[in-house]
Amino acid sequence: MEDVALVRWPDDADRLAALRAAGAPRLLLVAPDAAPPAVVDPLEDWVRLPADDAELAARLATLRARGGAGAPAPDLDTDGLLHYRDRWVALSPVEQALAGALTERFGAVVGRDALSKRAWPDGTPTRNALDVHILRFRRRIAPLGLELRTVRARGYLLQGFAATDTA
Amino acid sequence: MEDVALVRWPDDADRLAALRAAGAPRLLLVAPDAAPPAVVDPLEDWVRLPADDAELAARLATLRARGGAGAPAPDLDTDGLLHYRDRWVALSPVEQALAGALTERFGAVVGRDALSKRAWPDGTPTRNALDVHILRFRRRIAPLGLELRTVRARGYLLQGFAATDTA
DNA sequence: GCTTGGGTTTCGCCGAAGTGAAGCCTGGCT
DNA sequence: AGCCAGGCTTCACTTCGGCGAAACCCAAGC
Repeated sequence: MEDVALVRWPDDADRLAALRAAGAPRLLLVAPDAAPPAVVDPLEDWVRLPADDAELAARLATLRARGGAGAPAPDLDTDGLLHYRDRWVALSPVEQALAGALTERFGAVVGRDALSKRAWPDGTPTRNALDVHILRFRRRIAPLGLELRTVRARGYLLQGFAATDTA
Repeated sequence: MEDVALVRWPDDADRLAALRAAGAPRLLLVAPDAAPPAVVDPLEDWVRLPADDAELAARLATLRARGGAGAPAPDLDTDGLLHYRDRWVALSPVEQALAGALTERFGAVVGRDALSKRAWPDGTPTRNALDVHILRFRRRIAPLGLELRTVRARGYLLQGFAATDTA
């Protein structure tokens, strides 16, 4: 995993420029007597030296979270395992079909019909069959930190927890 | 101009929740003995009390810059989802029609008749129908930090929170 | 052959959401 | 006072999705 770069300010100003250009997350360690830099980029932050350990850790965590927050799609491997953020679960055949369609369009709406067609290429059993598999799929992926949200009359949308609303 | 909210942490936790929901920029003033909060949102930052004036000013400037950064119009996608600042909600068909008209003229007044025509191309049900949908639309978009303001006898105007004129 | 167990499908019912119709409330204006 | 544009609630009705429970199917093992 890409980690946050630590940059002394104003000493390492050139390196900072490079990091900014590369869009890499970075934390400036500001010399005791230097003026705080003008920050706008969410991937940049700063602390004044000497820095408190807890503060340092907290700001690094923030930058890491922002840096990695680029919609990391779950991955369905050839063994029918669905991987997401260091964790995985085994899926049944029908669930694999659903997961395939949903991860390919991670974060976007996939119609019920598209899911049906994917799971049962030659004819859906009944309307409810999909419902039940959706239900179980939801429960199956919850431990991974994934949720399947319903968009009424449109379909379903796979996303990570809290990618949108609040409690 | 919208300004950055100052929130004592952890004392004003409820107010913080409201500000987060509204997508308003805020700076947490963290009590000397409290743990730093877990921040991800670029519109949120924190300083430990007692705070240095220069640090306070610098972080406020950062948040102002991020907060004011462009007034992006909400986006209604083809799935009937209304996106605004990293968040989204699903809209019902009638609401999609209203949202379409209102986002196309984001920040400007749209007449009731224009909205009616958009939602019901061949005839409005009753005069009252629009009122009800306006009401529901308001509640639906509030979590995104959007509000629909009335311009009496003229129509309605969609805007982000706190793009206010008077107090 | 029979059992067992996972996966799958059916059935049936419930709750949630979308939509309008009516009616009442309110605040501003004449 | 009375009018009028809106705001908001309540009710009825419909459609869509959620979900428990039980039946089914089929392959592996006894």
